[in-house]
This record gives sequence, C-alpha cells and structure tokens, in this order.
Amino acid sequence: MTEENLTLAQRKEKAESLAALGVKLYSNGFSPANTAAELHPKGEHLGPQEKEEGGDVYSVAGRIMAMRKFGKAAFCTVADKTGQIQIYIKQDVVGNELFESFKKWDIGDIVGLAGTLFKTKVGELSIQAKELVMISKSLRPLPDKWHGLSDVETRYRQRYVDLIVTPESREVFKKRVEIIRLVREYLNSKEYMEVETPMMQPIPGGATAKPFRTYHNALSMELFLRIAPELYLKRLLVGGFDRVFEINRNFRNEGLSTRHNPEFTMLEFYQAYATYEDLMELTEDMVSSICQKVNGSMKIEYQGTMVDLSPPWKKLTMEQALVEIAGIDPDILKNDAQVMALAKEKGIELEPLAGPGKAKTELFELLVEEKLINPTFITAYPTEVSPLARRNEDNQDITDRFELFITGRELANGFSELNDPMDQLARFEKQVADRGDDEEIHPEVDLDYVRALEYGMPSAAGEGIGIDRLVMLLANAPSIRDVILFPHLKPEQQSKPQADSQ
RNA sequence: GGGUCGUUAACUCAGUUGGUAGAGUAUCUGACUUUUAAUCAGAGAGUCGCGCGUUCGAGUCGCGCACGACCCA
Repeated sequence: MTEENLTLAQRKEKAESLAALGVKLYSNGFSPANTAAELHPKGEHLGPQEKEEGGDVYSVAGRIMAMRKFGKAAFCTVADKTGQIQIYIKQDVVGNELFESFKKWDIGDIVGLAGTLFKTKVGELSIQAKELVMISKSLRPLPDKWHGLSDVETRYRQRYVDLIVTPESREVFKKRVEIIRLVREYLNSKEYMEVETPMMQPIPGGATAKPFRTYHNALSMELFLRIAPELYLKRLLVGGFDRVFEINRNFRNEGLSTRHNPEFTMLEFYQAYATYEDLMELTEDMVSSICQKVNGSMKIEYQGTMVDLSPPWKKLTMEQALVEIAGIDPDILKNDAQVMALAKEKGIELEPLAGPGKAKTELFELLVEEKLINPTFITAYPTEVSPLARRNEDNQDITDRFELFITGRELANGFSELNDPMDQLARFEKQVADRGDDEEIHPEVDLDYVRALEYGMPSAAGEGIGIDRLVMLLANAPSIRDVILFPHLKPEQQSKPQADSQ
C-alpha cells in the first residue's frame, strides 16, 4: 500500500531537507494551552486591524488545512478538534531561520504554535505566530480543498481522510458518541446496570440468524460470534441483577445493505417485574428525549421526510395494522386457511412448516412496514414468530411483544419474557426440529439456559434497539455505512502484484 | 444472487463520430509582508480499474473479471 507518486516523492525529499536543517519532523512535547473554538470569543471585541491589548500569548496545535503564502509572510488555516483558526506568520517576527523552515511546510502538516491575537483588515481573528513547531510532517496530499472527498468508497476505506476533510462526517460520528452517551445516562438514571456478556458463544442464541464461526485452539472447540446477548442477560435476571443492559456488537453472517453491516451495535436491556408495556413507555421517553437533546427538537427530517418523535406514539396490534393500513378484510384474518391463501396471492413464498402466524408477519412486512413513518409500536406478534416471548394471557396464539417502526424501518423489538422453563424447552426443541438440518443457522437447544430458568427467573421484559439505525435516524444518514467508522468492504485490489518481494 | 450505473493525474471532474490525454485544485520553480478558493508567470504530473477481443488505430466498441453505489430478492 506504498504506491509511489510524484507528490509523495517530493514530500519525502522535502522532509529530508527539513531534517537536514535540524528540524524534528515528528517532535513530541508540544502541549497546546488553547483551542480554536475558545479563542474566537476572545477576539469578539477587536475591530479590524486591531491587536489584543496586553498581548497575551496563546498556543494551539492542529493540522494545516490551507495556506496562502507570500514572499516573506503567510496565512495558514489550522484545524484542531474544536474548529479552525487563522495563523499569520511573518519573517521579521519569527526570524529568518524559522521562516526558512516554515517555507517547506505543507498543507496537511500537524503543527503547534504560540502567538498573540489580532484581527485582519477584513476582521478575521488570527494568531500572530511567534513560535512554530513541526509536530508531524505529512507526506500525502489532502483531497481538493474546495470539493473535498466525494468518492464514498474512499470515504469508507480511508475514514481518517474523510474525517480530516468532511465536516459533516465528523458531525455524524460526534452525534453517534453523544447518542450512546445519552442512552447510558438514561438507563443508569433508571438504575440499570451495564454489563458485558460473551461475544464468543458455544451456542449462538437469542435470535434466528446465521452466525460467524471461529475456533478456540486450547479448548479444542468451535465457538460462534454472538448473534444476540439475550440469553446471557436473562441469566443475570436469574442471578438477581434485575435491571441490566449491554451496548455492544452483534455479528450476523448475512448480506450487506444500506441497513445491514455484518457487525452492528445493539442495545439490549432487561427489567424484572416489568412488562412489555412498561418498556414501550420507556422507549418512547428515552428516544424522544435523546432526539430533543441531540437535535434540539422532536420533529426531524429523515432523507426528505418529516418525522415527529413527540410522545405519545401510536400503538397498533399487528392485526389492526393489517386491517387499517394494508386494508385487509378482518374476516380473512380470522381464518387460517384464508390468511395462507392471501399470502400466496401476494407472492409470499412460505416454508412448508410455516403457519398463519408466519403468514401474517410476512404480510405485515410486505404491506405495512414501509408505511409506518412516525413512530408506531406494533404489538401482539404471533407466538409462531416469537420463540422467546411470553404468551398473551388471553390468547395463546399471540405474545406480549412489540416492535417499533420509524421511517418504515424496524428500530426496536421488545417483549415480556418467557420464564416458564418447560415452555421454553419445548419451544427450543420445536425450533431445532424445524431447522435441525440448517447448518448455517446452527440451531441447538441451550440446556444451560433452560437450567437457569429452572432456578426461577423473575417476570421481566426485555428489548433490543439497533444503535446504528437509531443514529441513522437521528443524524439523517442514508446508509448504515455512514454511521459506522469502519464499515466492512471487500479488500482493495492490489494495484501492483508484489513482484520483487521474495 | 439479479438489474442499473460508475471506475480517467493526489482530489474534483471533462473527454464530441474510434485518430497524439484535458481543466480546476494540489505539487514544483520564480515574484509578492493583512490573504480569504490570494494573485501573477512558468513547469512537472497518467498502466484512462484489470484482462481478452474487434480494428491500421480503443479512454471511447464487444466480452469477461474486480471494486463500489443504488434498486430488487
């Protein structure tokens, strides 16, 4: 990955000649006392061409983003993590020796400097540099200062460059950090404990998905990267930690898209002595309040569509949604055979063992999901598609479960947890019987989890929220790759076959 | 997995009917001590994603492949 080009070669030569002058190319020890952002207010009272009284010396460090050189003076724009500030460098202020060195500095170099504040003719606050230190010599040219980096492939592969030159990209990732911080803060304030459970699991459980496989040499055993932390978090409920959450990666060995990355960040949380209805209330409050904090409003725009996250959010059972939004005749939903026939008519291919619950869920995904723009909780999921959820007391065919949809996309999934060990074992066994030949999904009964339930798990409700999708929504990002710092891509083609490497 | 589109200088992009590869930014040289995409003069910079084919001749046409984007499954 060290392909040569002229600029790189020229920069290396320049670096060598600087080193020959005795300039340290990668010095350490420069510690800026100030940031760009904090200096701007200090210059507010200054008029054009006015210097700050007292001549206090400030120091900053950052990357040179632009340079306008004159014969014996220059202006540089220097960017640190807080923003940008202009530097003015004059030969008769910094001295001949330093100025000679400075002439070989480039856009992209990371530098430190100290000086006094003044405003230019047109009123831009600037630092009149008195000291200059090279902190890191840059050998590669930055992208076009005006157009920036627009090739998305390069933006994903070389995120470091993207972050240097694309302010919008920096903002998205800062927002991501803030959202995750606020989620933690919210759950901590509700006395949830943050825990970490295994990401390598002997039995991949808690969801139906294809896992990644790996192998532990010393233990001589196959392990799976987790597809969900659910079964471990519920073991903690058995242990008496009755409000737990985990924010961490799940891994699914499936296709990639604008909404799917093979590893993605999931919040899962479990609360004892609560029901799915309590969690709907919590979710509504948590997500809307976080949106208010990061966006200053609960009404936001997502890719050209207005979305209102103000509570209360709409709630519909799956059947209500099928009737009200898809316009399906309610009488059809009462008749299993007619439901199956309708699914077939709509072009849905069902597996041989699929029943009416699966058919209704498929119809919902096909006809309703994309129409749920403002936040909507869909409840009463069929038991058939909810192997870990508690059955409804009054109707054994449905569960006390919800999914949350915003902008036509699933954002959260929660339910009152099944804590009857006998029922759980039977459902696991049915799953394995139905899918036992599917090597990719690798269904296996987690007997230790059943054993844990046999000790008694409190009644509880649990939920998962896809953090990447939440960030996409709140940061108005069109693709999951825009909210993941280093999304997975196929390897770049080697530009040259490494011929003389032997 | 299928379809559509894209890949040309470090970056952003042109490239007409198949006939010597272009611009701006960046870089280099020179001038210039308050610029704001600084200006002026000059210069260098290319495996046109990769391969095969058609042709006297391919960035351009055809086929295959790679990578990416979007849509669909």
